[in-house]
Amino acid sequence: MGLRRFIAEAERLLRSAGVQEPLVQVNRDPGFGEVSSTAAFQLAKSLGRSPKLIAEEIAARIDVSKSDLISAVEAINGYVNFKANWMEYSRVILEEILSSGERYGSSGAGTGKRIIIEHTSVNPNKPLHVGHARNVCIGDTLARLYRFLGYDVLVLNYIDDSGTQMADVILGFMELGYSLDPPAEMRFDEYCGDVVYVESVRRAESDPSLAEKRRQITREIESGSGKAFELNSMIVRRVLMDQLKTCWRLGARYDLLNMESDILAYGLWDEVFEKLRAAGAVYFADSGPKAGCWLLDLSGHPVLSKEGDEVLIKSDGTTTYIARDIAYAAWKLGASSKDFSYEVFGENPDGSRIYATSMSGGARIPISGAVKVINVIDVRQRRPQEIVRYALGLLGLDATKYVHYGYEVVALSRKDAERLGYSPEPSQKVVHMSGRRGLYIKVDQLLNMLRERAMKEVRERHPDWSDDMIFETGEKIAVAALRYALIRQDIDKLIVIDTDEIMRLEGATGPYLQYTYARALRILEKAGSEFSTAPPSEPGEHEKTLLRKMAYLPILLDEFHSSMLIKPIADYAYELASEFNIFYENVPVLRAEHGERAFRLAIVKSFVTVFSIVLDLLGIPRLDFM
RNA sequence: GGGCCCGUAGCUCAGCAUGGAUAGAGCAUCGGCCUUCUAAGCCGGGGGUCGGGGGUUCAAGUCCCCCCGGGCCCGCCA
Repeated sequence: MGLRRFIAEAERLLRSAGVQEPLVQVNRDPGFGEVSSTAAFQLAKSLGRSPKLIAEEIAARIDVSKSDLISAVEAINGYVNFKANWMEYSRVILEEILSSGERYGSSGAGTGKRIIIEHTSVNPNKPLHVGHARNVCIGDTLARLYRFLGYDVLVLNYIDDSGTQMADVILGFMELGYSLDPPAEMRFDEYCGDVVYVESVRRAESDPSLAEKRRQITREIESGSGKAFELNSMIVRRVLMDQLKTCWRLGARYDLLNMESDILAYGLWDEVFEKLRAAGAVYFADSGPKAGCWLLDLSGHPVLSKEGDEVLIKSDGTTTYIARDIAYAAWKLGASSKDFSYEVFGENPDGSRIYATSMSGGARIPISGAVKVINVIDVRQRRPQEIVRYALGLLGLDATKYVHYGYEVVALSRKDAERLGYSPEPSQKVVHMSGRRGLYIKVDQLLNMLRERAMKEVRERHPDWSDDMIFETGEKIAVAALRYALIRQDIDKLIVIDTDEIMRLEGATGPYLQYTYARALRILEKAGSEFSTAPPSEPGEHEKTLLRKMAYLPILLDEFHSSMLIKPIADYAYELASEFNIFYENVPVLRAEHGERAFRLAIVKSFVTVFSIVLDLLGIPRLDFM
């Protein structure tokens, strides 16, 4: 391991010089060497002497003559800096990359362990909007990363097929005369969400008789039989299939679709409720405003206790959403004696099967032994998710395994909201999307806009390309642009979608990454097979910078393993691409002399290896030509 | 009222978890570079009280406290 070996060697040298805590860090500014130790600052305190002198003493005691990677140790201002023997270090870096190939950077830390990731979970009554896309892209990227680390990753998509939002759509079909066939050129999910749902909500707001009909429909859906139930099942299936098309377009894949109606029917809740009672975690309210309800006792929670206990069973005997979520969460942790049976729902683009819960299906997919259960849900659900987590603890389960991966929502810029026909208040800087009001930008709509824009660029550059090739390239550029835009932002920051900004194809964007990849391929394509990991002479600065960046991937993935943050991976992808472009512009490869040429070709080949891995982890489609 | 999150260049944001050497990108702007591996690129210029104030420390954008501004959450909805 290149960088890891370098760090280990620096630590070994420091220990040999009598430093017990080496405190080695990778330098941001390599002018101070590859790595540095701040041990002298720490020692200065206990020894009562100047860090500068201590560092000099440490450096003087280190003998680098036996080290093959480290060429010099220097003490500057209290730091002990380690410089690389680049003749050897560059060879080690390149050989590690080329011998590891597509596994480079994976520690295999997850081998034999299962992680459950649930994402998307969009109500099956409407098309996905850009806010949902953030969820999908975050969840899918997490799944890709954990899979790369060796985990057995199971991707779940929770389908709430029985709430009021479904009744709204059914009301439209049963009472407002909407045909089940969408107008030409309109997908079924768009028809349900853009037309039927919005209109139905609007009408029910002003017409109490419609609101009453909707309540009847809700009850009938939940009863498990009848016309509304049958209609609902069919609509859920059709909308879900369309939603999945959008998700697949974004590059996501799924293993299990868990239907809320089945979760209810399987009776997970009854078992969990008994356990909560046995644990003394719930109680029945005899009087007060919550009389007749069963409540979760939150008095032991440091923060939630201030807001009162949580209703789990309403006075009419039905469960609240949070009760069902607690039962479902317990199931994910493998704490339920019950398990679903599944039937094949469809197939992911990669050929793997997607299963859906089913009362009659024959497939059994046991959920057990997950070391972590990740739930990608926006920050507005932070409180309810914390309640779920707390309840898991009360059930005696290991709640630390249950992770609410919260992310901030996506909102519209004033300009885009106005384009959609909304008039923002003067004080409104951003406008939140709303499915009920039809105020949103659909994922497919945005991807289509991006594709048109990209196709125009492709056509200008490649007038000889076929229409199919232009279309396919445009599509991949569109996906790259959107995925990267949604992932490079930190999860706790609101994204204000500005379609003009997102249409940009230059700078720190997905298309920039794709372009860099295609450029690198051209060099390899024109080269022969001769390459050498041994530099003929001390590598130049541009070569070193690129090598350093490539050497960092294993450390980066270790950091992901503990931080779970995907943004640093997105940043790394841009930095790596940027370093390659600088190398590309400044360092000739094909035109170089024999030894240089072979060494630089090894660098380019290694870059393509590393960059392919990173693009795949982010779900950025690779393009051989652009 | 209680809780959580955000505040760094004109704009969008990194850096904060594990404090370390002159605070980094992208966009925008100004100026360069295509007979040479794809210019969706590269090079350079200008642009900063890191929201404000205290504190801890050899060292604070990073840790602690207070304040200010903005967002979100607190339903017998989901």
